[in-house]
Amino acid sequence: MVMRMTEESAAGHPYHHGNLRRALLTAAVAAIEESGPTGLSLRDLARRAGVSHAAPAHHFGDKAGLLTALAAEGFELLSDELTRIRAETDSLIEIGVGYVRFAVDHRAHFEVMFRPELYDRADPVLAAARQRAGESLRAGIAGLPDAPVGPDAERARLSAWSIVHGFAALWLGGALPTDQVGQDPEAACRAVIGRLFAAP
Amino acid sequence: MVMRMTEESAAGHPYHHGNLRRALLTAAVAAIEESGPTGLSLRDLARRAGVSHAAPAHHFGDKAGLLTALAAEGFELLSDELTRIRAETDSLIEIGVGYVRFAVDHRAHFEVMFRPELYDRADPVLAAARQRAGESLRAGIAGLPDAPVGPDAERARLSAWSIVHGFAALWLGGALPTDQVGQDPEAACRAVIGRLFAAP
DNA sequence: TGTACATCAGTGAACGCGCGTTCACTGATGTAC
DNA sequence: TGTACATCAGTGAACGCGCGTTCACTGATGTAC
Repeated sequence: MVMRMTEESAAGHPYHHGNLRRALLTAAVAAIEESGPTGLSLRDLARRAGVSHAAPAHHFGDKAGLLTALAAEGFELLSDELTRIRAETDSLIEIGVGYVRFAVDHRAHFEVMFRPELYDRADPVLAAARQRAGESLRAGIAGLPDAPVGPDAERARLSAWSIVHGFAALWLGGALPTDQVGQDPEAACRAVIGRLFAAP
Repeated sequence: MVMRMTEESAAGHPYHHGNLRRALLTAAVAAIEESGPTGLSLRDLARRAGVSHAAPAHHFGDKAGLLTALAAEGFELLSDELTRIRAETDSLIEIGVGYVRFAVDHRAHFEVMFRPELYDRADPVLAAARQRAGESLRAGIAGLPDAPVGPDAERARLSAWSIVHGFAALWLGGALPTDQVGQDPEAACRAVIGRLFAAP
């Protein structure tokens, strides 16, 4: 049984992490779920990933860089999810429910995505992801059988976005008393947004 | 011209501030509008109010204490505003517009109010203010001529709350592109929420 | 197959900073007599 | 009207802490020949 000390140190982990960038983003998600995005520190992420505190700077430069990458990833994930749902159904309600489910399941990403003061809005990767998510949302509504057209289309899109975003924000903020709305965000959301979307 | 040095020091300000509690809350609003609620530091507020850095502890204990007071004040302000509007009109749209206008005009309060992890949710003054605001919102909807009754009433209330809260959050977060929605949150909001509230 | 070298990824010590909190204190105010 | 005293509001020095950032460095990898 030969230990190759050039590849793995006595401490039990390799000198090169392998995928430190990914590990730092994952650690950031965990940290944000615990303490919110603004409490985040690069030193804490380094600790969670088991590397020295100066290592994160190699991959992200600074804290804003890391949060920019996280936001971009969030917009990508949301875009994928909306597109996936749209391929399976024509129901606007299901798209809305998917939006809320994304917010609850990816709380850390969601919180960062909508606090642009935390990251670099001009970053090209982020901007592209953001735009793609916007188009997924737009396409989800526009392609429906009874979708409105003309100036109404834009208003309908903003109404739909507002109601699902608002429900998600209130849910995440704990503003909705559980004795009224239950424990299941998906079921509660379905009842609430149905009122808007069911209208002709 | 007699200077009474016992009341006013040579530095030009009295030893006792007079209304430091109020001044610190006002300074907090300014600081939050600049850098968000989590960047807030008691030392910075003391600097803005022109007192020593240890003074804030006298009035609020710690940072959470100050934010609790600010959130409570915000719920009071919102409650007053909703009640005022309700007394003037039967229009649900105007109540919704008032909610959004409150969020934009009192951005700092609004941001803190819906981040309960920043303050002490159990504080009795805060809890009372919060409940009062909830009742104002409920009363605003329940009293309308065409208000739904029964289980629909609760769903209608959550729908209305979600859409105005979502619109406000998206607006404050800069998520709504200005070329689509203009510069005036009130006008944009009126168009967007009209779609929901106009439904019978 | 082996050697030399460039490049990349992560280290660890050092620095300066702003923060929250504590604490003995002093200035100012209000009240009892 | 004046004096004594309790109470309150704010001071300023001190402390320890975690942070971001810098920088010369070393371990590991990949490539050219």
